[in-house]
Amino acid sequence: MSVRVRFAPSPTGYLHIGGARTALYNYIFAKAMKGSFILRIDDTDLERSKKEYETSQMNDLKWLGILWDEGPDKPGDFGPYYQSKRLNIYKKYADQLIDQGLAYYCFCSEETLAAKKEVLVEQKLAPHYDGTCKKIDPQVAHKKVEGGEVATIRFKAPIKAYTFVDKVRKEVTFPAEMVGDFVIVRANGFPVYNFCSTVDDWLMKITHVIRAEEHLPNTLRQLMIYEALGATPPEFVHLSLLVGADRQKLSKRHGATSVTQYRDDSILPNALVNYLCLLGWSHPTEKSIFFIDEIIECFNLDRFIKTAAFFDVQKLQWINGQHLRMLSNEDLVSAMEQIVSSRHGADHGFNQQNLDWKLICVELFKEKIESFKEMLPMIEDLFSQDVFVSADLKEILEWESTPLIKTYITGEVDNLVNQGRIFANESDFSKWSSHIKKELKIKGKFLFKGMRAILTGRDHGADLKVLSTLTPLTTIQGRISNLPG
RNA sequence: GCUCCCAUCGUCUAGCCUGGUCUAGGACAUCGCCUUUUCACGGCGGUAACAGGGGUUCGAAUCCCCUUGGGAGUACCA
Repeated sequence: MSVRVRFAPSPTGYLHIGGARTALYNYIFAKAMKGSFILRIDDTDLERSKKEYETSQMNDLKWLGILWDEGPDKPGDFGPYYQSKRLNIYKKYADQLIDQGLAYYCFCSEETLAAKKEVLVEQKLAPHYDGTCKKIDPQVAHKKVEGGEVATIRFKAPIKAYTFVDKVRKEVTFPAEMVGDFVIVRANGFPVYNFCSTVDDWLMKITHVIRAEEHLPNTLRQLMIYEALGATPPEFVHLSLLVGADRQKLSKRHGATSVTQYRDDSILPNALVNYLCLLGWSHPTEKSIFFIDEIIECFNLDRFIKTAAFFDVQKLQWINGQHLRMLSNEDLVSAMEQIVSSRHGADHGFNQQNLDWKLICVELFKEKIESFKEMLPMIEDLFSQDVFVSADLKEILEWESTPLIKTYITGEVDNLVNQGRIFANESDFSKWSSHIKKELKIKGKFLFKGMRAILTGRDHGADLKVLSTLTPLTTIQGRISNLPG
């Protein structure tokens, strides 16, 4: 039997990094087993589901390279892939369970239920439904419903213990009477997660349910439903949780938790995938930088660990830096063109230069950064006449030698500008430094730091020789005039 | 409260199933050095962990029990 797995997000928010990780492992497992990865939209929560979120989640999955074989926009043999379009299916099986005496209509109002629960909680008893409506004759109940009375459908939870084998946690046993009769169809006719998800997983022939650990307790209810349906449950793989700094389940209050935010922050999809793979799962050879295809080749369900993992942005950044350095300069140029344009418009100085200039520029800066975003200020700086008077810069400017360099460079730069030159080239730079060395007798740090201070108005930065040839001469003139003293 | 799950450096983890090779390995972060006449990258090195207590055993990070701590669930959310 070929492997079929699914990712079933509910469109009630943007794609969460925890969700992305779950989707990723499902995808990788499907590919590793040459099976199918199915995307199903679990949109049975009418109030909270939004089309906007659905679209956004699908886009983020695609951006990460997590592509589905069957899904809302990719018909397969088991559609439709929206739960909201499968209502008749759930109705059929709910009715079947009622006919078989495995479920019953419940006419209790939410207020009644809340009151009953309160009493039980006060008595420190498990707040299970008391079974009032279970006693109603099915014929009578049926008539009431036909007569228009509002009812939910409750599942008769068998009183016995359930044991199943989780791929990560091994054998897990839920004792008898852990849950009471639970609702499977709401009063508004919409089914509840545990019911429709089980029906769908069964009908869609899902072989492995890979999901977050928070669903572990749900497995009990689902096991009961599989049993009632006469279906064989799939294999379960409960992934450890992603937690924040306080070790609690990662949520919005922990800061950036949606894929979209990292995407906007110019994190590379390959880097995010790489990092996500390493949270709760480890590479057989402890490799830490890789691409998704390499994981598909060596993926193994046995390498999950049970402990919750903290999402460490610092490590993500480092991984991003590693992936960034594997990019070609051409890739970097087009990425930076986009970023610069979206920030400053297409006519920014960077975008006006030729390709050679741009290639040299990204080559110069790429070693210094971990994400595209960090290159933006460096590029902006190239065209900025502002100077940064740090304590170090101040000291450099106070050296006896520096004013000599300033006078000389000023003359040289003015000269080139008068000749109509836009940039200096490397031989200009060589000429300047050898002049300062030989004629002005300035050497060592006085030479290089002094030149940097005058040419850039900064005490540190990228390789000066290259940097000088990338900076417009007029910018250099501006900086010199902005220098104090 | 009840049920379930979890417990190795600050963080992510290897090792655990199939006890000895673990004076516990790697990576991020951090610190130091080298490289770079700056910064970064890179290289080298340092600091840093088996939650506690009982067993079992010749021997336990590894197996068992208890304690403690943490987490999740306990919905007509998913």
